[in-house]
Amino acid sequence: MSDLKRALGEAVEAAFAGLGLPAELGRVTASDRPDLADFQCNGALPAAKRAGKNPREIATAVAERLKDDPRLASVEIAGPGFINLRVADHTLTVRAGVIAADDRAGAEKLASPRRVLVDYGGPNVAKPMHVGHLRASIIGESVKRLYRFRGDQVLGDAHFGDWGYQMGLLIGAVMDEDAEIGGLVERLNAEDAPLSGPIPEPFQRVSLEDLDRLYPLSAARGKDDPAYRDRARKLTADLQAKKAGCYLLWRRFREVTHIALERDFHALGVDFDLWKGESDVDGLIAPMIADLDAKHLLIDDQGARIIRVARPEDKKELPPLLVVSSEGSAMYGTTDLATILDRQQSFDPQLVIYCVDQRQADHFEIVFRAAYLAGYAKEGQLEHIGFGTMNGPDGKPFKTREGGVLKLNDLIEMARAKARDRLHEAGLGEAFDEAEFEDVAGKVAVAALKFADLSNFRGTSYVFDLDRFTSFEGRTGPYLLYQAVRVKSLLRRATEEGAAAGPVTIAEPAERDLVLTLDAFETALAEAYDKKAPNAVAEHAYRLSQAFSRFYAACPILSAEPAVRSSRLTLAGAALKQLELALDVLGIAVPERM
RNA sequence: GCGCCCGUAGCUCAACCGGAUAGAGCACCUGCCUUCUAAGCUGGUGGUUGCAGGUUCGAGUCCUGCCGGGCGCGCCA
Repeated sequence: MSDLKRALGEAVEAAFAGLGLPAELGRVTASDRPDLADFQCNGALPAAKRAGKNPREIATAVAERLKDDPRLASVEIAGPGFINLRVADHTLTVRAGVIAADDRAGAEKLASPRRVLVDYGGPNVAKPMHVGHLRASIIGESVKRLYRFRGDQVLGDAHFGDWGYQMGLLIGAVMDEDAEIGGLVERLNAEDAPLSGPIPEPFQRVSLEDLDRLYPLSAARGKDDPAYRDRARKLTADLQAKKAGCYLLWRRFREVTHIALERDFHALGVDFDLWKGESDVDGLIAPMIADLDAKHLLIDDQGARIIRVARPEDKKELPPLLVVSSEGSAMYGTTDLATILDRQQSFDPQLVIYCVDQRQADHFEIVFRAAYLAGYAKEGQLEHIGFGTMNGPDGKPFKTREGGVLKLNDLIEMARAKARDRLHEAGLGEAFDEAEFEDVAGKVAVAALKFADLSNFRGTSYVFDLDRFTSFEGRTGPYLLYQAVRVKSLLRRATEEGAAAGPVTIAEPAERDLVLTLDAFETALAEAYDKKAPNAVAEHAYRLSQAFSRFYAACPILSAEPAVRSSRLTLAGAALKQLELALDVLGIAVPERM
């Protein structure tokens, strides 16, 4: 059984078609006027426009064909020609039963699943993640889960930044600081030592803190000290040539970075299927350049080799893709292009979604066009979904009080601390042992951060306000957790009292609204999927919580007579299941109690 | 200079191909706990959707111009 919107839509479409009108005009949507109807169809208006007829006449003719549908309690014409549908209670009863019995709580599966790769997160070796990575991680994770939940075969790839100039800078900086490491790098480089063995002990002294400290210093020096910069470039080239000293030290960089990244991502409930990085496509670059050359796409320009991607219809002049720099090195567009090739060869995705800051829109347009020209992907298979920035109270990209970049780990810790305070304020979790309390605080913190982010459309920027996000009142992550936990508590009590769920009967308006809201899950998922916009799911989760909360306030459950109690327990169970599924799509985990 | 995005209630944000009375939350006012977690629920105040035109039976939504803000525009990623 499909959702009511679609089922009724098919009936109305048939009615339109029966009148010789285009079926697609029969599209049904949730009513804008719940006081008048449950669902509505506006198709009579455009139909009348095309046919030069009175819309109310057409609406009446459509209504005539629908009036005997047993699923409908009423069909009415209103205003200029809106067709208002009210669903029979019996239909809602049946639909509620189906949702309650369904593991997916009423969500459909895609008729034709695709292979989809989501590229998100974008962490860099040796550069700690900061708030800028927060949105990429949160949105990308949700898009990945959404696509997977609807039935696509999905891989999430972190696409590590681990093969560029910053690696050479750091190798040099570490060598300068620690003479023993410096000597060892040079000796190993000369020795042609094995690359895959254990990392030499002196290299293991290098910590993430060292890299954090050295990176900004060396990056700054590289800018105005040509000799220093040239040496870093040389070391980058040595690394890319896999000289053992550089390579083994680089492996240590990757190792310490990876540990920290996994900690941060884990704390956020973000998981990758692939931890591929720029270095993984290194071997593909030379043959790719040969291939591009053979296809006559490369043009020599100012000492560099480029691919021109501008099109006559472009409104603005798009720069070319820089494939080989004038110094002979690969640029980030080069590795991005090679990555497209790599993915085509390994997974052959039908769609690749790049979840990266909106500011990179031009870059991706250029890379995508180059990939299409080279035949590494089909037009439209590559899609960049950009997002806005997370801003501070001043409306500018978020900074710490000192004006620096806030590390992601520190941000998560701030949110946790705030969550602990809120729990204490409310006198919650006092009976919990330390481990459970921390678990709940962590989940509240993540729910606060993620819901605040995902409830906005990804394309717009938003203002970061931790006090507001962690509030337990209103439209927040913690509110949603609270609602879910409240149902869990209720169901536990029901079990203790031996009360079982049973067939649904709809009597109260709050019950009716709850079932209609449950039915809207599929619509929300489909919209989020099509627009790559998780905020539609966030919106649904919030509406569902509200609908449940109204139901909970208006309809006593455990104290009701047995048949009513059974029905309401079924509704409560269905609401919980759907809420948890929706939150899971958002990447938000629910504790057992709080 | 060229291009992209944004401008909606005091604040933070929604708005399903162009449809009815532009919705939530916060804040403010108002009720509801001897009853399932009141972190909740009920009712209310609050709008010239930046401005000016245009298309349309109908515009927050589409088109043009302007004002204001953000971002991008070849060897960093």
